[in-house]
Amino acid sequence: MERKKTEIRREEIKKAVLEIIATEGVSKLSTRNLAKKVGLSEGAIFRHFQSKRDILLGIMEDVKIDLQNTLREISIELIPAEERFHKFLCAHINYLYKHQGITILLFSEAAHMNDFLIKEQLNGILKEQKLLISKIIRDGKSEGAFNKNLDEEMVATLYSGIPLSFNVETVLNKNKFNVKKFCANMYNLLSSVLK
Amino acid sequence: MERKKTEIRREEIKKAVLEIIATEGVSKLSTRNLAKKVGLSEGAIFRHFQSKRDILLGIMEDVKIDLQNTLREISIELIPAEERFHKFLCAHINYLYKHQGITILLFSEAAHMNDFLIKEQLNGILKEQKLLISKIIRDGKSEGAFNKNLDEEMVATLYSGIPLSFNVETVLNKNKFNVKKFCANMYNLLSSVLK
DNA sequence: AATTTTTGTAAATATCCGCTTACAAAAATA
DNA sequence: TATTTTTGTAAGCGGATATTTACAAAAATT
Repeated sequence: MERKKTEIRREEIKKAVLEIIATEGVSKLSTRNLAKKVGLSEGAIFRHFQSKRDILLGIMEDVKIDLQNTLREISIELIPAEERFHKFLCAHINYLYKHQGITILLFSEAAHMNDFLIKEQLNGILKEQKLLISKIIRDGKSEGAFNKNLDEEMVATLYSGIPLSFNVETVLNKNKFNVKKFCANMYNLLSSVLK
Repeated sequence: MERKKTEIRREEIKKAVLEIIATEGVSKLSTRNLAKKVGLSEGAIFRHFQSKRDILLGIMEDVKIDLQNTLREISIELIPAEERFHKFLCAHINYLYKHQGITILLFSEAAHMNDFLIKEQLNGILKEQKLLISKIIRDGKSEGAFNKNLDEEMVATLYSGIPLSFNVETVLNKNKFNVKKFCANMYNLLSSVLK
């Protein structure tokens, strides 16, 4: 029997979680089915994670490291605010597209398990995204590129709906979505809000 | 023991579902807890609905009748497209605020049970909302109030994110949300997209 | 008043869930 | 090579779930 180190198995398990959600739906995300997907016994899953909840938290940590770092970096790049906004949006959408299942997992499980830490984590992620967008808007204002009367908070709220409806559409329509087009079109629309 | 007609019990049960979700979370939505909330035995629940899934479908039917009819009517009112857009948005947000738990239920359960009919119903609801918005945009264009170059489909997608992020915020922050302000501010923002 | 239908209960059902335990063997370390 | 640590399995645990069954009594109908 082939054996692998914990760190590798942990990655395999987290990957399998997203795969199951994207292809079979959240209801099939049991430790039994997860074990089958990874090719291990159920007990082995609990060798690498203390609990199912811990797997979820691990995935949230990944989002924090991968997506949030990317977005944070974009938000302080030395390019015009307009360009930054565009890049930010595309990076965001791209990540969600590549990691299908992650939004459903986060929201569905955050709603399902009535778990304080998980809700807090999700809330933290969303709040930071809104803060970063607000910052870009503020920069755009002082650059003279954006309308000075804009309510940054509101723009950020409007923005935050985009990834959500993007996800709903991809899930419900299993769309062969043209991600680039979606992102470009949405940016065009938004740029008229900003100016 | 007081006895009531099926139609009344059905309403009580559906109401209890939303109450549980809004106050205790989706995880507490078991037939046991539901029966307790209504003040019946578990068996009685199944006297009035064939299955738990059927309760969900019943609630979706209510949304179709209450929310969708309201929105449909607003979309054809004989007032300027701008006003219609505003009214549409506010009615939409208001309904979701008054029926807290409904969005979580619809999305969370649609994601959870990988159920074709439920997904189709939800998809139908969202698609119609987008169609109605598209129609209002088109009317606004021919009235000369909206920018003729607008991509109606994209505006509708952008729009559809608003109720979603509204819900996420109310759920995650248990906000003492000022619904009217939210709606007015969001409309102001959007009207700059439209013109 | 007698009968049928509807609405209720209590208890049991099979199934699935996350997780633990007892044990084996591979891999790393000494 | 001998020992310890890590990674695996098989089986089973208690508990929760949606749903069913057998039966009682209220309400409606005759």
